[in-house]
Amino acid sequence: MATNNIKVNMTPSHPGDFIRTEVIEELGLTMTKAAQILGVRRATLSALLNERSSLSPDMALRIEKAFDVSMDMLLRMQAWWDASQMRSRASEVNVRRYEPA
Amino acid sequence: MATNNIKVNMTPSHPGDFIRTEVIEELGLTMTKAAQILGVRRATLSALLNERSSLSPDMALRIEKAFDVSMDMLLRMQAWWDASQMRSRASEVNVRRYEPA
DNA sequence: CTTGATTGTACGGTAATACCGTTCAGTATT
DNA sequence: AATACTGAACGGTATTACCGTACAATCAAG
Repeated sequence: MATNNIKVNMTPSHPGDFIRTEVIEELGLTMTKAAQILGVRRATLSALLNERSSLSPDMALRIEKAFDVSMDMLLRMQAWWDASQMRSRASEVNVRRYEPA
Repeated sequence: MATNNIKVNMTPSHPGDFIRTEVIEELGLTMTKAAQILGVRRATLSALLNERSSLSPDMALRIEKAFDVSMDMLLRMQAWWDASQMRSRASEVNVRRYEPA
């Protein structure tokens, strides 16, 4: 029997979570060192890891260059997160389905 | 023999291209009408279709609601485009690969 | 206990960007 | 000729990812 492959209401995790646990912690780096390596301010990286900012294309490229993590994958994660966040506010956007006459 | 499945240097198209040709033109809509349906300014939609702006999560949701096109797919297209654009300016970002000592 | 490293977060400022409303100049199409 | 459509400009607003700096809290090692 195959493993359960049903996906219902899956909620993505913020890219910052992934970067913290699967990249920085996995390499045994402190946030301070990681920020130095990436060439950004410590506060900037902190905001990302604590989900107070989005993963920018610039930051994604830095992470790819420094830690060999696919920029495309990281940006897809961000896109998925954006979509999920948008869906939770979908009712605020008032657009009716178009039906050809 | 299978079809050629090799991907080398694939360059994504801007989401605006897709939306224009595969959504709006396919439905036989004018840009003016599409903008009305989406509830945005005509100039805003024009900028998107002519690649002078990015596809925002808000706009992606509007297109999904109006035209039943997956918001997630549209945002993945934008993410792919962003990555491609970033790669073409990769030399401007100065980050060295990290190697554990 | 004291020192040093690490972290979260705040302040003000800058640049980019996706919007808005409006307007004008082209280019169809009827 | 009249009408519809489009591209693009103008100025303005709000958001956001950065910067430099600073301060307080935590925690581990001497």
